[in-house]
Amino acid sequence: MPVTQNGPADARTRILDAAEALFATSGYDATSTALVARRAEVPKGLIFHYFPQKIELLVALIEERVLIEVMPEEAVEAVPGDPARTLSRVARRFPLHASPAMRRILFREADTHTSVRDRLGRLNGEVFRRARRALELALPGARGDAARLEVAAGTFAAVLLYQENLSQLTGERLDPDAVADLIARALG
Amino acid sequence: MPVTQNGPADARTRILDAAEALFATSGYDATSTALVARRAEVPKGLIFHYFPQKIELLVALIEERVLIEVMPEEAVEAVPGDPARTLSRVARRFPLHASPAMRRILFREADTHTSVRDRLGRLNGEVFRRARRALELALPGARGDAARLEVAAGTFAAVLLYQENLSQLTGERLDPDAVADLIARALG
Amino acid sequence: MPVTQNGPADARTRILDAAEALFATSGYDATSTALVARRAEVPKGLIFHYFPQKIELLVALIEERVLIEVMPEEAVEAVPGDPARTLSRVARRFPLHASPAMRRILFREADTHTSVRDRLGRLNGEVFRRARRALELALPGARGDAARLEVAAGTFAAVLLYQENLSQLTGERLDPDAVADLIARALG
Amino acid sequence: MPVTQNGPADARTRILDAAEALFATSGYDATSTALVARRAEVPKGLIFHYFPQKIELLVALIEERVLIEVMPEEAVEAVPGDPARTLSRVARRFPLHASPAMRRILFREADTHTSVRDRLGRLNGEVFRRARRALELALPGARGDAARLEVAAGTFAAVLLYQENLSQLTGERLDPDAVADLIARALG
DNA sequence: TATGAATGAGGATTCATTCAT
DNA sequence: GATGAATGAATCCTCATTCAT
Repeated sequence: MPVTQNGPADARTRILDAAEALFATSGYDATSTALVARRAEVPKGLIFHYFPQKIELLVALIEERVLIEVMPEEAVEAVPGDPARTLSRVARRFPLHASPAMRRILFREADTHTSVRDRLGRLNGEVFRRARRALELALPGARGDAARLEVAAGTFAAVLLYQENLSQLTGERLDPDAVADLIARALG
Repeated sequence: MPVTQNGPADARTRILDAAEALFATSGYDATSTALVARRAEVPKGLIFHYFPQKIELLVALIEERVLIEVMPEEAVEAVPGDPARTLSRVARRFPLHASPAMRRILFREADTHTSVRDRLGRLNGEVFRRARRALELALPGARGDAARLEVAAGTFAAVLLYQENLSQLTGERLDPDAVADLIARALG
Repeated sequence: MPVTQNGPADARTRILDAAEALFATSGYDATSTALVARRAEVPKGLIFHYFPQKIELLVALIEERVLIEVMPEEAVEAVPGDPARTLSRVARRFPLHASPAMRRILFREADTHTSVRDRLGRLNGEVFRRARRALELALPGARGDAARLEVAAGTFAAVLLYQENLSQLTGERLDPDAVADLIARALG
Repeated sequence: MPVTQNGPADARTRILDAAEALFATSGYDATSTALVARRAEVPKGLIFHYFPQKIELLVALIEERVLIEVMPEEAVEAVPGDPARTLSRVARRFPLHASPAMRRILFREADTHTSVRDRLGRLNGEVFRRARRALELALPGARGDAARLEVAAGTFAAVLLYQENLSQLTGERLDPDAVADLIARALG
């Protein structure tokens, strides 16, 4: 993993940039390494210098460009007594740091590549965990039993995770804040 | 379009069966027509007799094996005053008739193939429409303004649509009835 | 060779019509029997009923639709003392009866199919023989020795045979009457 | 465009050599790229490294191996007062530099491939132009009006262009010098 | 005669990968 | 590191031909 940062962008970076764009548009299988090379403006052979197998391109992208922030349990913040604003905060601090292209890759290739699915699973787990923890902090005591809170966290996580896919399907957006508000009412 | 249903399934059906299974497992791009032929136990050439282009296999699968029931507005039923049971009904009458394999294909290939995305979009639209209409019927009058109802319907549709994908990621199930109950509380 | 002439055009005729048009446009090799069938509006199998091998389509076309009139030596007419009008007559009574499409096929496929080349060779021979005989009749006696007459006949035959190909290349026409006049002057 | 001329001929040259021989014998359509590879003793894939589409093999052959010398108007030479020897010279300085195999390809594929037809048309134009110019120089002044000269040039060009095709048909040769002599008499 | 499903060899082309330089 | 020619298996697809009905 050389981290030299010379010139306008070193070859390895250009290769990953190209792969990211192409995998996002056409999918991993439908993208040839030759096309990646052309787009990256590097000779075909060089790709295999950095990534001896094509699949390593995908793995490297996922590992280096899909960052999932793991927040320790105790760092999760909440607005006590206000589950709506609490969930809104969770939405705003979404633990996924990735370009729109990488998000598409993440969701698309998760279906067939285990390493990608693991990443996406971890993301989902993190979102779910944060939502639940935040709700526990916002609503201490008896109000809302544990099971309902679990369902609320799961629902919110599902919406956060898939809202982008949804809006690609229909064009309509599902506003996370509005969903936060809805769920808060259910727990209130 | 032969519809004969003789003996051990005619060739065209066997081809579609094979394609369905393989596309679901490995994805459309990663599945070769030769493999489909082998699995269907037909000669390679016959595939192109029925489906002159590989993509037509996918299109035929989607068109013939992903049925989306369109329910007329007036046929949507509700349990007046009980949004929870109303949404549960919506969940139970999910308008998608498709095998688990076809569901995977539907979600996976939607990302790159327009015709598939259209189908999935239509499904989402139908679920959303039903949920909203059912809620309107369950909660007539002033209770719950229109905007909130819209959000509720959208959230429920998102959960129904993506619960399968979610449970593949984490193993945990998000029970639609529990989500129905949650949303009902928010509107109650 | 069934000669039944029922309906608007029997199947065999329609097949040959289609083959003629397609072979002329794209060449024999580049034309599939399936395309011939589609254009003839007959089922694929029927072609092989009439023409068990694809090549027989070409052979039948040449045999049935490229008619070369063989004129007996004594029937060749001339305008005594006027070789120009004599050659013009030869040009007008060109012994090839074939559609423009068939002419293209004749010239194109002669290069690779012996039976077609034979036909074209026979045509050339006939034209040459007629030109020579006509010139002999037009110029009896000593004027113009035999060798020169031979060359004149050959030149005229070449022009008649290839004028179509020439005009396809450049758009310009080489008027046979003018060439007849030219050659007549040489012999005069 | 590697021009290295090392050892036993580089791969690209061997591929073109093989294609030339095979296209000439069987025609472009009837020659498979696999056969070209076998004859060139290169792996199948290498053909597509140099010529991404099969048609580019034909185009490259025409462009690189069919050279048509364009002679400037003022360079055309004539023997003043002797059109026969003048035309003989034109025949001897035929502007086509190509192997017999390439000549066959040129004539055969002109019928279906525009780029080839263009080349052949250019050749014909050049021959015609030279013949006309040479005759103008050989016969200055009033003798022979322009129209007749045009016909003479056209006739001579036709004979030069198609004499090879003719002799393949009948075995008999049409001697260009004899035709030159004939035409000269017509103009004399 | 007519029909179109069936067959499998062969076609052009793509592709990940290797390797000598 | 860099380069692009080389490799050959695999891919999608075409095709002449057969054959049961």
